[in-house]
Amino acid sequence: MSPKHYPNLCPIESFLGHIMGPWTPYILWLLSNEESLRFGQIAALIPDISAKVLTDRLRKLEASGLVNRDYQPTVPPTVYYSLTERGAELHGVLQGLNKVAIRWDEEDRQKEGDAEIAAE
Amino acid sequence: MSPKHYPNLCPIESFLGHIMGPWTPYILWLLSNEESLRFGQIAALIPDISAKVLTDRLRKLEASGLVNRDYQPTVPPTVYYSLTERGAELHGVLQGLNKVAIRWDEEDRQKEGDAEIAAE
DNA sequence: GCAAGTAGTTACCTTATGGTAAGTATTGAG
DNA sequence: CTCAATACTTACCATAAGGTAACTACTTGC
Repeated sequence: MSPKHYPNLCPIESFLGHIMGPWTPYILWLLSNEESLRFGQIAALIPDISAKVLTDRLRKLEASGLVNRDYQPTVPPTVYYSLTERGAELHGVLQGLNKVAIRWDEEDRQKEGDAEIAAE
Repeated sequence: MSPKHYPNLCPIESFLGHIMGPWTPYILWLLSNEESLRFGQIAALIPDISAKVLTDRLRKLEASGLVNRDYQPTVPPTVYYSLTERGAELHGVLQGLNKVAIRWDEEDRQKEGDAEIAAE
């Protein structure tokens, strides 16, 4: 997934490069439902993520221009993350993905249900 | 990206799990523009991909139910790949991504152009 | 008997990624 | 003088992913 090997043949692909990777879409989803979230709040909402990976994801999203980082030098410091305008634009696209993903999930569950009934 | 660590909190994320990874969106894009393509044809359209990775991607797409594999035991054998119905449904979603990706690209190029002019 | 042509497979190596655990900075409270 | 709280860093390790190159199978044509 290094930039070197990641081909630019396809705009979709370079685009997905910014939002894919474990946890990233979920982070965007959480941020799209709140004005802003602090580092610790995001960490609490994603129990299995480590501070290292969460930091990495937020830095990459910031570098991609999708997320704002607002550092307040209080003691202890607080850092607020929020979506940029571009990040907010993603919401529509993500909802499209969500719709398809959920529909397919339901179809699959339906089929599993049918299979179980047939097996009885 | 192992299934163990890849969280299921987010439908979008499990959905993206099927289509992300280097080359995968581009393969889907190519297939969505043709009735079917042989292995060698896809390889020729993506010069930098290795046979190993292409095989891997096609197998995973097949396992996800997005791509059909049609093996013809001719000599030498020919294998036709095409989108399944579900794979074809992706086309709309991919176009949505494509639209945003291209728009942002253009906006960025515009900004770069402005910066160059300002620097003169 | 040997090369050609298709669609892979296999072995091996290198790099990238993610996980865990511990450490850092700051300062007010006890 | 030490702890607590927040938001990270850093060091180290294990696994996964990708790259390259060589090899396979099968039959036709020379």
